[in-house]
Amino acid sequence: MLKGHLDAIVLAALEAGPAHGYAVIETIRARSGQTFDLPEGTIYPALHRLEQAGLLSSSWTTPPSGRRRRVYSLTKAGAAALARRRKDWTRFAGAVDSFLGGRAWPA
Amino acid sequence: MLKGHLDAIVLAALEAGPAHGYAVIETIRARSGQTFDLPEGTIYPALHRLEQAGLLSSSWTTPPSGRRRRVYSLTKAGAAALARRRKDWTRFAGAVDSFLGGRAWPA
DNA sequence: CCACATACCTAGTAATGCTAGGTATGGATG
DNA sequence: CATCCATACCTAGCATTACTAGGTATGTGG
Repeated sequence: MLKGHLDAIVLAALEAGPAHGYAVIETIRARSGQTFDLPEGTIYPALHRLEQAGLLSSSWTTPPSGRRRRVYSLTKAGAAALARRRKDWTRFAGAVDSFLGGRAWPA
Repeated sequence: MLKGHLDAIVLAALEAGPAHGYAVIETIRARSGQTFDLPEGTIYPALHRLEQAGLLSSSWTTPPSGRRRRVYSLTKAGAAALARRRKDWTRFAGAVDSFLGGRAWPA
């Protein structure tokens, strides 16, 4: 359960460049070392939500050989939101660590 | 938003010894460096939930001079659950860090 | 040809933290 | 002594959110 952090992760997954939904799922699975194996019912609504919020923009691609795909890319607002989320995460994780500890690192 | 991690934090706050609800709120606020300033409507239901689940036990104290308080303490199952949550958190935080990064620490 | 991976979607569910209200007592302040 | 605030407890209902469970369709490999 990534309650509350899914959006940040999706944005981060699109930071390297545009990608379609299914690819986002695989990127997240790979980059997290199989920890986050998210079902489609989690990702697709999240992508729609983020586009609705103006943090992503999408366009359909229909290559001559291949299936139709909806490709998402970060908007300017999306990049800004990601930066904010990064700071939030650092603060949040630091605070949780003060309870669940074992994760001290140098200033 | 601590969605999904609140229980672990409450359990951790009671790790040092029994405490009543209001004290738990203050402990959490202090230990988190004011990051988690939780309303009572968050903590009390959480304490009830955890007691219901057998992870906490409670008893009323009515000192001669003072207000009635409900004191909670970790049960054995609660301590075990906390240990599990600790491992989960480490794994989870590590995975999120692989996206939101900037937090590398020595093995 | 048939199974499977790819690729998209949505309605409904369950969990959960929070808002907003309520009650009551003790200590401090004027 | 009256008033206010901090302490201390509680709950009903709300909003968000990730997930379950279904559905559709196409390309590829056996």
